[in-house]
Amino acid sequence: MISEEVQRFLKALASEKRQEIVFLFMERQEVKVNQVSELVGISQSTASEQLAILKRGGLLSSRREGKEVFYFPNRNNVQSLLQALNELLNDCCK
Amino acid sequence: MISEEVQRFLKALASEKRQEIVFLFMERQEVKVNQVSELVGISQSTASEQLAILKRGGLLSSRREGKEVFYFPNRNNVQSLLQALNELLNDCCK
DNA sequence: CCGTCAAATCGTTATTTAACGATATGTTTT
DNA sequence: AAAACATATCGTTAAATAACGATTTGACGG
Repeated sequence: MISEEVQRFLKALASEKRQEIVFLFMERQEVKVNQVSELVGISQSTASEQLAILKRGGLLSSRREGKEVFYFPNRNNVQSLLQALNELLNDCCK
Repeated sequence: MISEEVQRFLKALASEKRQEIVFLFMERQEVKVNQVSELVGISQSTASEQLAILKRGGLLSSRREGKEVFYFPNRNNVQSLLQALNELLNDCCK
């Protein structure tokens, strides 16, 4: 009915904690897992898990640098997911 | 952090059953609660509840006609919610 | 004003999701 | 190859969401 990709995108966006994480990128262009944990006030493991969900949802990418992993917005993908969502809703709701 | 409206919109869209409901409007312009119940394969009460969530999420409107209630897409609102979402993500992720 | 029918709300149970601490993996430094 | 550190994964518990049947509300027709 709706692609797995867009599905995961929507689910990723539906949580307030994850939105909070996403909005960290208004002020910085990348963050380490530990930073997210501190800035958002969740444990290291939870931060890692929520970042993984955002990544699978196509919102973020990551790169490893030594023992640290930096997450950053997957801008092109967000663009195209939004486009896809727009088109889906076009067909039924606008 | 993010408006209640957009919040409810995102949560409304995050469920597969509700997506199924939304996509009913590709083929028809309005549906009664009972129809949703039959077409999607859920009980009357569940249909009513899910439609209410979609309505609170700004995706649908309804009108009563006698004892029946018709739900239909709130097209203008969907338009502007998508716009809002676009702008939000603009500021952090694209 | 009753009966009937559609939809909404309620109370409960089951499923899903979130969060945590503990443990494992992977990378660098010694 | 062991220590040290960051992140990921696991196993569990708590919280949120979905679904149902039963009941209530609201609208119409007798």
